[in-house]
Order: sequence, then structure tokens, then C-alpha cells
Amino acid sequence: MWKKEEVCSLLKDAVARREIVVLAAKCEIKYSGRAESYLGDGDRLIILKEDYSLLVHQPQGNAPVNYMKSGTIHSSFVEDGFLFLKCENLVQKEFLTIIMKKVYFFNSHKLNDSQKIVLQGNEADMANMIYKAPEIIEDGFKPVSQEEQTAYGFIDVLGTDKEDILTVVECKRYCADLAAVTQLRRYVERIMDAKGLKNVRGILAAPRITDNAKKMLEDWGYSFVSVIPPKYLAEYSKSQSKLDEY
Amino acid sequence: MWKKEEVCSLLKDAVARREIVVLAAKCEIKYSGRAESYLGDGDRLIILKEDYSLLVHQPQGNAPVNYMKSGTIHSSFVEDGFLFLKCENLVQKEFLTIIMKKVYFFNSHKLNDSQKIVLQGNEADMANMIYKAPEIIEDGFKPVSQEEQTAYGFIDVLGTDKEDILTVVECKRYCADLAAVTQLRRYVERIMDAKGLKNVRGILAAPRITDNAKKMLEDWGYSFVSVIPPKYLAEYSKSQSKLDEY
DNA sequence: GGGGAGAGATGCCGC
DNA sequence: GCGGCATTTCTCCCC
Repeated sequence: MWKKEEVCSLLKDAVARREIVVLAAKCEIKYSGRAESYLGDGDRLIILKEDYSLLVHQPQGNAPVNYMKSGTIHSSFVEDGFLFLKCENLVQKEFLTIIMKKVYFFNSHKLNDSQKIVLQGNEADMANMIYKAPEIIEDGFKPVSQEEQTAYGFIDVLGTDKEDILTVVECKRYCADLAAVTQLRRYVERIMDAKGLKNVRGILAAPRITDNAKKMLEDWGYSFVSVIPPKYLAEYSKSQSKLDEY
Repeated sequence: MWKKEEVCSLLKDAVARREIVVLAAKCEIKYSGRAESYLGDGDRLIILKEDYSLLVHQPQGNAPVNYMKSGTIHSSFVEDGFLFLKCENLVQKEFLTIIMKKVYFFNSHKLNDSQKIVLQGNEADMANMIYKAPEIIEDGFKPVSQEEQTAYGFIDVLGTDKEDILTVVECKRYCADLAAVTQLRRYVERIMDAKGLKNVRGILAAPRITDNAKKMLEDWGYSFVSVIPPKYLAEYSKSQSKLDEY
């Protein structure tokens, strides 16, 4: 168990040196900002980054239970035997207070990282794939150039079918839902309005679609095409020794 | 600097004891699953939780740069002087490999936390507020009972106006956008279809609305009411000593 | 800086 | 489990 005065001092020094701070503590947390929250006593992991963002993690779960964004101002002090960490983001009018009762461990270190993640297989890649291989959508489908695409907003792929009818394609990398259908509908209506056309087709391209969405899609005269989103990076070996798994 | 063999051993023991593990390391990360990603060498914070979820954080930013969800199987070993952490989620067909070149610090501890966060000021609270004070929407607006509300799906508030016309209210706790309008439209059309009514009103209740959304809303004959989402928890003091801020 | 839309979205609740 | 939807969504892009 760490002395709170010591942790308070180490915390200030670490932040001053722009180190990342990690500590585990029994604490109580209050938040007020866009919403309000209260979290009673329990053990959590507290992370304070060099950009002054703060994360609080419970021992389970993916998402932080509380957090403050970059640019927050932090202050700490010991009062009534508790270590207080007060966090203020005046720009966003958000406030968070952590009241620590016990500190289990503390660590800080300067981390240097200039790398950015390279991520592929997203919706943009899917739209590019359709540009390069339009027959995926249907026979005779011809996309217009990518430059023209942006002229009507955020439409993924705009093209013409074999009968030269203007066709809007909306891509989803996941299972298409009702919101995807209404989005497609909005784009088709926007194009009809902008171009003064009465007949514009709408196609939803996704790996799959929910039954309700399919029904709504067909009620509106649009159609669905099953397309698997691409993955470009070389797959690294998925076969490995199963020894020592835990 | 920690010895990789020692970290590997500590890691296995900590996970076996269901402790949370936190370590800072210079590493390289590969991911393959719903998408594919690569992150070159840099210093990151790696967190392995008792539910076997994994988080990788860069020294800046709110969101983890890589992660694996609860239920992942982890295995670690030292090879060619590097500490490998391989993470597999067979159910979700996701795979992540961390190749650690240096380990700056390591910590683990059993954390006990049975508390759940109490969060207020969300959309549901906003709908409840309107139920209790329907005059917020407009004079003569009467919500139907909360039981009936669920009968037609996920409509926030269903009621009648002073002329007894059925009215759908969609709440947004943030600035209403185009998607909010299409969502309202979908609900109104669903109600008209289900009840065989030709005249159903739609009201969007939110703190504010974008110009484009307002235009689309009015084009469809719906209306906007400015409503501030409620905050119930007692505000704790926002005035505090500015000493020792950092 | 606001608007619009994707995200390896996540998480919650409903059926 | 899937479906529908909010999220202290967050992040990026583009105007």
C-alpha cells in the first residue's frame, strides 16, 4: 500500500515530466458535464496520459467507466486521509473528481511513440473495390469518376446501370440495418431533387442485411447486393502453438 | 528495463490469479479480424484485464489503438530476444500479436469492484421528463401511457396534440442531425402504417438542430422543439482552489 | 469550427 | 442469439 502523500507528489512530478501515469486504487468517482455520473467505492485502474487525457477502467470490460479528454487540467491533494484528483475541462465544461481511499500501485514512464496505425478493410476500401470491379454490383453497372462522386455529397458510389439509369450505391461493411436503408433513401431523394430526375435507383451493398431492413428496402423499390469487404494486409499466421495459453 | 523472461513469467502468474496487468513496452502490433491493422515500433501501455480483455494505449489520445474483447485467449513467450503476446478470439475470429522489444515497467494487482456506474442525463431521462411535463413539447400535448409506448417499437414519446392528432416525439440529447430526422420520419411512417392513419405528427425534441436537418424536417411537415436534457444528480462544487493545477 | 458519416465502433435492452 | 438504438459516443474529413 502506498502513502497518499507520496503518490500525490509522484503524480505531480510525473505529469510535469509529461510521463504517462498508471495507478490502481480503491476510489469513488463523480462526474459532471454532458451528463452526470456517480461510481461508489471500488478498485480501478487510473491512467493519466501526457496529453492530459484521463481514463478510469474497472477490472472488467472494454470501455473506460469514466474519462476526461485531452486538454483537461488536473490537480491533486491529500485531505481527510484521502487522495483527491480533480479534473477540469473548462472548454467542454466537464468536471471529474476521484477520491482515492487506497493506492495499490503507482507507475509512470515517459513513452515515445510517433507511429500511426495503418488500418485497412474499411468502408472506403469497399467503395474502391467496387470502383475497380463494378461487376460486383451487377452486370452493366458503370461507376462515374471519383471526382464527380463528391459533387453530390457523401455518396459512396454513384453510377449508371445497363439501361443508363442513375444508381446510388451505399456500402456497409457490417450487416445493413434500417438506418442504412433510410440513409440510402435520403441520398436517392437528394439526387432526384438535385438532378430533377424521377427515376434513380438505389442499391445497398453489404455482407448481409436484416429482414426488416430488406423489407423496407424492397418496399421502397431499392435492392440489396451481398458484398464482402476487402482485407488487403497480408494475413499473418493464424496457426500457432497452443501451448501456454491462458 | 525488465528482463523479458521475467515479465513473461510474471504475466502468466498474474493472469492465472485473475489480476489486472499493466505494462509499458516498446512494441510492434499486428491485428487481423474484422479489419487488418499494423502499428510499427513505439512505446505503449498494455492492459490485460481479469476478463481477458486487452487494451493497448498510445501515450496520447482517448481511445485504445488496439484491443481485444473479453474472452480472448492469451499466450506469451520469448523468442529471438522479443517478448511475444499472442491473443486469439476464436469466436470472433480475431487475432492480435504484440512483439515487445523493451519492457519499461510491469505491474499487476487483484482488483475488486462490484459497483456499477450511475449515469443520468441521458435520452431516457429526457423522455421521462417530457412524460412528466408534457407542456415542454407544446400546449395541449398529452403523452400516452409508457406501456403503450413500447407497442410500436422504440418511439421515445407517443402522444396526442390539443386537436387529438397522434404525435411522435423523438428525443436527442445532442444537436439533432439529418439522421435524427430520417429516424423520426421512419417512426411516423411506421405508426401511420400500423394504425392506418393518414395524419400523424412528428416532433423532434433536442437542444438544437443543424440548418440542413431543420430544412428537411420542415420539408416533411415535422417540427422542432428545443429541449435541454435534464441533469438530476446534485452538482458538486465547481469552485475549487486553483493551486497546484497541472 | 460545424456538419456529416464511419467505427475492428461498444454497450444495453428487447424479443 | 439477433435486432434496434443510444453513446459523456469518438474520430476523421471536408466545407
